Amino acid sequence: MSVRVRYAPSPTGLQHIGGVRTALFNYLFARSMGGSFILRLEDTDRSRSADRYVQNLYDTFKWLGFYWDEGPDVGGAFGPYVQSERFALYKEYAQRLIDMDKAYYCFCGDAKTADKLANKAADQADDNAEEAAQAESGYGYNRRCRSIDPAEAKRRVAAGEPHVIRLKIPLDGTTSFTDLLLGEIEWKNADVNPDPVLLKSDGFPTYHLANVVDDHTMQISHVMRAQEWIPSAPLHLLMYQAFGWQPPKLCHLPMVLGQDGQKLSKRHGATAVDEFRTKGYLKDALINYVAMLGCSYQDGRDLYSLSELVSLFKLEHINKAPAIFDYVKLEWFNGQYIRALEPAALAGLLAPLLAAAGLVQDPPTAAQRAIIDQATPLVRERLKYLTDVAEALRFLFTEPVLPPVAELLPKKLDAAATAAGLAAARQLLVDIGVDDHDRIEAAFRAQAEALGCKLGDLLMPLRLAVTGTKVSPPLFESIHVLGVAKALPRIDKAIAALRA
RNA sequence: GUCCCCUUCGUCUAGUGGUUAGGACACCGGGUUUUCAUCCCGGCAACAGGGGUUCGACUCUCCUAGGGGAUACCA
Repeated sequence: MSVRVRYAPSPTGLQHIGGVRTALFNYLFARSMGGSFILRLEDTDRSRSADRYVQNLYDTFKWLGFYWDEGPDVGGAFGPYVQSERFALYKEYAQRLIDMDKAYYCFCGDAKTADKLANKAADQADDNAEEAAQAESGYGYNRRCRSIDPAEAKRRVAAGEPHVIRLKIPLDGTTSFTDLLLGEIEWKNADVNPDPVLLKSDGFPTYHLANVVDDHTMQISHVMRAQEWIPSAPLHLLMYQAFGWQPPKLCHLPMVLGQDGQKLSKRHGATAVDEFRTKGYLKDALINYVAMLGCSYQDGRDLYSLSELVSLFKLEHINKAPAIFDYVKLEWFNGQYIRALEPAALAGLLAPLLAAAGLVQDPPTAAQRAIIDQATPLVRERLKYLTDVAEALRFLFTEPVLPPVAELLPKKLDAAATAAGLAAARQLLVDIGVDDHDRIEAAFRAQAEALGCKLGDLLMPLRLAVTGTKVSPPLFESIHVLGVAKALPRIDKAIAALRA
């Protein structure tokens, strides 16, 4: 039997870390087994689903570089892959369950409303206390309509009375399954969500129905999803049983939590993949990090490409315990991947960000392009995020603001001495230039010695004058990229300020 | 409340009865250095607790505790 797995998100929000992690594990499993990876859109919540989220999903995975073998955009033999386009199918299968007496019509209306009614009734007539207590604390549907005579129910439906279809969960007995990761899991049927809705009053299926019908009709072999789904597993199994179908193998993946140990959410920081992209993360870093959350790859390395992950992935190496998403460690991965990039490739990624910061044109002019190409090797090992480039290279494209005089002074040097040092440095730049790094550095060292100060005492004021900041790429190289001619006026300005 | 899952350094993890419990991030110290960063070296730091099983438990089992998840006409 061939491996067929799916990622089945509902387009009700931006693609986030948790979703991507589930998708990634499915993808790795499919690829490592030579199976198929399928995308299915679960848009059965018509009030929350939106096209822009579908678009975001495509954009996200295009950026990440995943692809699916079957899906709404690429087609496949088991389509359509959008649940709203399979509307009739679910209705038909729900009907089948009704006919087999595995499901029933329910006319209770909205559950909360029903509960309130139950409550009120209980207040008036004391004989309903138990049910009321249950309803009050929200422990699920009370199965009121389960006992309605089927013929009677059919009549009411025919008469146009609003209704839903609910699954008949057996009142006793147990349902068990072997989770590929967690092992044997057994539930008392009495503990399963009591008679969940399969078909909503709007005629759309709930997740439970659509999920089971689609996984079966699409011949999904393995369902890998987050552990938050464990409680609905017995419910799904009961449905497979009712239909007489062979269920897929189940594998519940550990959750991803935030720093505080709660389910990862916006308040923990970025969670939408979009945010990571615009903040200057590299997709390879993100994939690498996420792949290692709750999973290991056996050879003790830290850095893996997507194809290496595919070849090393093993279900047995997935962890059972939830993992905390560590932004700091992700940052380290990002730095690793930035440094691993060829300068030319990195420059290509940096240019749009400089443009976005308003420092160069979009696309950059040939002259700007040349500067970016020269400067890229200087910043490569200094970037934690691609977006750091704007601050790091700002001085190459705009005139920096000269810091206050007090900040120009090295320790132990006064304004006059600092000005003298700067003047000497200026002269060296004029005389020697910065084309020959070793020569200019040697000259500066000699000059510092002559002045009786440290090399840094000469360089820091110069750095501040030329770049406007205390932190910059190596100075001589920076001036080389900037051009001595452009640096001199900045130095003059600083000297003037020091002498004022 | 009820049900289910989980439990090795602060974090991600290796480990499948006998190990000085290993690595990575973070942190702390030191080195290289022109600031910052990179890089290199070193250090700190863990088997939740208690019963069993066993000659021997981080590894098997039970209980407790703690954490997480689920309890929708959302997925």
